[in-house]
Amino acid sequence: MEYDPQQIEKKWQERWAREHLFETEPDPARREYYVLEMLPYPSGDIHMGHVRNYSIGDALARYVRMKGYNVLHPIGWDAFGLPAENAAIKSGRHPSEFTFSYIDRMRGQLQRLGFSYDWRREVTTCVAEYYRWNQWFFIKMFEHGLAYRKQARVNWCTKCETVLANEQVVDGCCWRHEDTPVEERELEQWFLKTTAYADQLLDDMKDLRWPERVLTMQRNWIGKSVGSEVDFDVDGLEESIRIFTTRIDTIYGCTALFLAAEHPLIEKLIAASEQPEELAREVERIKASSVQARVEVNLKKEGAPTGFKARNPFNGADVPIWIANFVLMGYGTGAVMAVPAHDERDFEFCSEYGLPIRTVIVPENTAVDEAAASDARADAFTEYGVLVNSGAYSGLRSEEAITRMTDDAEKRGFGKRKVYFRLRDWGVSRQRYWGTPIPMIYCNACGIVPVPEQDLPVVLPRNVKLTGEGRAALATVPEFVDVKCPKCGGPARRETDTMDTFVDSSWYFYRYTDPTISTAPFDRAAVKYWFPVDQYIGGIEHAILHLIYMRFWTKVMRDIGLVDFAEPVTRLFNQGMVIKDGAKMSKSKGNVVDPVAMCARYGADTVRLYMLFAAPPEKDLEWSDQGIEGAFRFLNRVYRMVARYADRIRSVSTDDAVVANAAGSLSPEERRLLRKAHQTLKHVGDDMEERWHFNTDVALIMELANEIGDLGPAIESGAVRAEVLKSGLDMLVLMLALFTPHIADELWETLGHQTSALLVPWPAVDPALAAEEELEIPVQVNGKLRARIRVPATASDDEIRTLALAETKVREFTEGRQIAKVVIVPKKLVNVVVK
RNA sequence: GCGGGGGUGGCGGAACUGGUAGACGCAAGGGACUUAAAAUCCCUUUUCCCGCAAGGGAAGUGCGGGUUCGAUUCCCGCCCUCCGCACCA
Repeated sequence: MEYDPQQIEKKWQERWAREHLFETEPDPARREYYVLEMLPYPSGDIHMGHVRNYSIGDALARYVRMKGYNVLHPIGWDAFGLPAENAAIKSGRHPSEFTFSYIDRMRGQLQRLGFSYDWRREVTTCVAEYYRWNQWFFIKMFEHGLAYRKQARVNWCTKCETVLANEQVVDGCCWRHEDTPVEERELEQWFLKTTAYADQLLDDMKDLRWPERVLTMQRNWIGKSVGSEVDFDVDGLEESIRIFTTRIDTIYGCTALFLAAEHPLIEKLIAASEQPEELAREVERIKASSVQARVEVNLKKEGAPTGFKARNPFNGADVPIWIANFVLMGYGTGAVMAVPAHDERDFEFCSEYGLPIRTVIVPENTAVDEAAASDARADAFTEYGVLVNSGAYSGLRSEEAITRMTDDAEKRGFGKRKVYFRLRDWGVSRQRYWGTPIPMIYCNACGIVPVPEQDLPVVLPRNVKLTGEGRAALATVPEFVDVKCPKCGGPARRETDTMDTFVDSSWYFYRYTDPTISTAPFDRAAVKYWFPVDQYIGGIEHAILHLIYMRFWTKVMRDIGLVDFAEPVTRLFNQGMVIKDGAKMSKSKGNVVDPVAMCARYGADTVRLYMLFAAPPEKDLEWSDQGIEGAFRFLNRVYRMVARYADRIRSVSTDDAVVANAAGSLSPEERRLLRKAHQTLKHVGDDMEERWHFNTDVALIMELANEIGDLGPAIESGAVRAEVLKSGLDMLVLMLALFTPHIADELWETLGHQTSALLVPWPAVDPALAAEEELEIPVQVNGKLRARIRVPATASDDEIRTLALAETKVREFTEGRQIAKVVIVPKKLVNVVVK
């Protein structure tokens, strides 16, 4: 009988569906486990990256299911977004046509791969039943002051023709168009107040069992910096300049103040200046370069003196006020004190423009006299040290000085503690069509008015001419735009921007718990049962986009009383990319391997097995045509092996094997088989719990299959009885069921069982059967392997020592030399140390 | 510059808390079966050296040191590489 994956996979997929095998409901009597994989964007076809992601998730879902958990394992569609809209603009068809036909196609492909999803729970983000809750959340946030509108300088992608969030700008370019530099535009936009949660987003990371690099990236992105603000009075004007510094301990070394070109005081300085034209010209020149360009490390530092001075409140020194191109209005106060001796940027700038340099920090253990004379320096000393030339603070260490000086500044009223974050509020307005309409109305009389809850959803109008140019497409639809104000009934206009699609994915996984509920975004009792997500699996590319928004969303939901936890996802796993010829698979590189074609050739089980076997799951996986052939050959071998013995074991009960064992009647070959089976079971089970080295699990299952194969003669001769063979094959098949579910169910049936392997409890390891009876112990002389001895597992260290020293090979190397000591690692190794 | 991964045969990769380096798979070579091929099965395969052979010896996990009876694993100093962040005051 030939292994025919097409026929087998069709048969079992139909049966699984008929028996509703993957459908789950909350059951308070059972432990729950929520396995979540990042939902796909319906782009047309699934790719190998999806297969890898979902094969990992499915193996876990099946394992926890066999371990007895009630498992939620859903999938859905991140269905709003630009690609569908762009395709629509090109073809003149509606984005929903593309989206829904792609969803149908991709659903079929995922089903072809046999993933154990509860398809009744499918969520599609572009349907009104879903996005109405985006709108509902938006209004809730508006009511809580967490959604607000402001004029802001925002990132604009000329290809997307829309605004981008800061998180969507990568190296100064659009995240979807890596060759398109982001422009800056002043626009009125909606923002969500992610900054209100900056501290929580940071602090709550300590409870997350997430990959360190993701946490690091998020930490960097949030960018907390603790420091002080200090006011410098401006000489001759009734103004002061507030600077932010993390190094107030260096303030006696301040020899200038630097202002950003956009600093609000600059207008006044120009007005009061003796040379207003010249100053204005300098300011304009710096403003002309974008913030993006000014953030470049290699940017040459430039600036100009304003002609004004400011007074250092600590020592009363007057320092010149300059404008400097590297100072950003968007961070801190837009003004910094220049301490060239202890800051590299200030050093570079002050050296360029001949501003004085004054040393006020020296490394600990430096003689103070020496320090006093060392104002001429080759570079900045930026580390903490001991203060010198700092009045009453001289002699203090930096840490202590920071505390004391900030306290004093507070007492004296010219400064205070201050924390700044790099994190900005999330700009969610998008000037595009294919997204959730923002449910806001502008009334000339009442101002901004949210759409009343009973009027939700604000349905995305279907008949819109899409050009992809200029402003929001919805603005061209009068029936949509013109409304009556919900408050006063007067004429009003709707908001025509739509929401960033990352809003959709910020809470979709809550909706899976009850995807059809129409009275709330989700059913609270169901969420209480299933949440938090036990394991989330997806690509690293969302480390600071989706994965930070999603955490923010949950915290907001907690604060408005929807959930009672702060973090939605306990464990996160990032799988590596699938690459070919050293590069990520992409149409433009022409190195795409189509999973559907691979399924047609080898079957889903082979594709999935290969995805798990070819590399550890967190590393990149290089596609190999020969590699997948190997996976296919292995499944063929297993299939033939089970088929060969099927007749003689089908009706045998494995209970007999247990009985035989208890009676101590196992033959050496039987012991060998059962030992290998139980050892493999132990390793695979342990590994599924934590380590997730699926590649080694598969390797061990292959070893077990090889072992059973090698026992062929013993099986034929009866030295391995049918019931023992069956016990081993049962375990082999149950382990395979995690990775290759179709062939496993087929073989499970062949072995005489009635149900799907998925419904079988994960077998228990019998430590007695897994234990070795005889150990092979390597014997080293001075750390070099010289012999191996075989000893009973029960042998004592003394017996092992005696045997080791008696070994001919060992004596050859110890003869005539003094044995200094004999190291014995119990059950592992002997090392004879000779002089 | 800062932070986080990596560097092991011809290739993908094993080696869990220091204890037989190279599991498993691929590729390659040889053999069996076959009229032949495919498929399948068996054997060999880190490098170098001695030996007709059985067998034996030496070196070996990016490089240089160190700790240890023993280091792919721990420590110090380098090199290379991938990823993230970066004039954030």
